[in-house]
Amino acid sequence: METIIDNQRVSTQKKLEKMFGHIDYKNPPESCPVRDVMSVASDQWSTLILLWLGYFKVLRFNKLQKYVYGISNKVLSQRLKVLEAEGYLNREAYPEVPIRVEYSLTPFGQAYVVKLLELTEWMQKNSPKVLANREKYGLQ
Amino acid sequence: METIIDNQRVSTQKKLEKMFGHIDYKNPPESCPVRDVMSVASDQWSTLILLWLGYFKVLRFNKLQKYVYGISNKVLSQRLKVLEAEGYLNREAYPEVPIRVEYSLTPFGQAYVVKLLELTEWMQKNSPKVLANREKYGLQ
DNA sequence: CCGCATCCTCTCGGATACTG
DNA sequence: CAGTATCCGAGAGGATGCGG
Repeated sequence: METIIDNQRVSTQKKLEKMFGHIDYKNPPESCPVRDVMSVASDQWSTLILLWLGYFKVLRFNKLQKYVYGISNKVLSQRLKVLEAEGYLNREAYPEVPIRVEYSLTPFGQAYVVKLLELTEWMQKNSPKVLANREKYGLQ
Repeated sequence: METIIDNQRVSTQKKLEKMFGHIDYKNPPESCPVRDVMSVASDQWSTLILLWLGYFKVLRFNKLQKYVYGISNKVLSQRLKVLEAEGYLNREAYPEVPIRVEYSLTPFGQAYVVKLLELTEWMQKNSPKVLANREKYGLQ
């Protein structure tokens, strides 16, 4: 048990080393891969879109907008375009009248959702702790 | 091999079921736990602060601002306040002259960084794929 | 039905100056 | 050193109307 925790601690440190060890704050890299590629992960809307697509496999524009409630059609189409361009999802348009467009995850997107979900699940499990702390601090 | 992938697929679906299965988009919950608690995860600055603290264990305000390069002192202090209030980090002030303040992760914050790092690492590993896709789409 | 274009608001966050 | 206070600009994003 001790060794497992210890191993985890060590491997975590190694990952951090690999990620940050080479960065010199006096000469910050103008483009940071972590910040760049994590931009999708750091976007609430993109996260929700991907998770809902993971759940339903296939969704049309209007359905998606209903499930990701609160998102405007403008923002939804923006996010979909980026997510498609970065390889997370497929866009399939059927030239019917009226037109039908279906969105679904690519294998890459599915793999990402698996990873994302581990974090989200952990968050959900620990959310009571966060909420309790917030109250103790009188935050809201 | 097939069964491992299959098991993973099934467990992913179960997680999604648990997370979204109860949501009716006609009566969207006014407060969504996923969106609420994920707000820290969806913030680029908070993510970087936590990762750097994971790397260095203890950092003072000015050092932190240097490593999380580009962040203003205003935003840094805002984020630190929230992260402290939600239980991710400790703030220790030493009444010297000039004052010294040290920030470090709580055990909870450490556990979170372990999870966060798995995602970040995956992202970093797969960033070439994302970048390649972007180019193919002529995005930047 | 699927979006794009427009307008317009409003918040976030950067810059700077200042205090315990 | 560790922030707070204030001002201000850019840009994200909501609402709406229209077109393919």
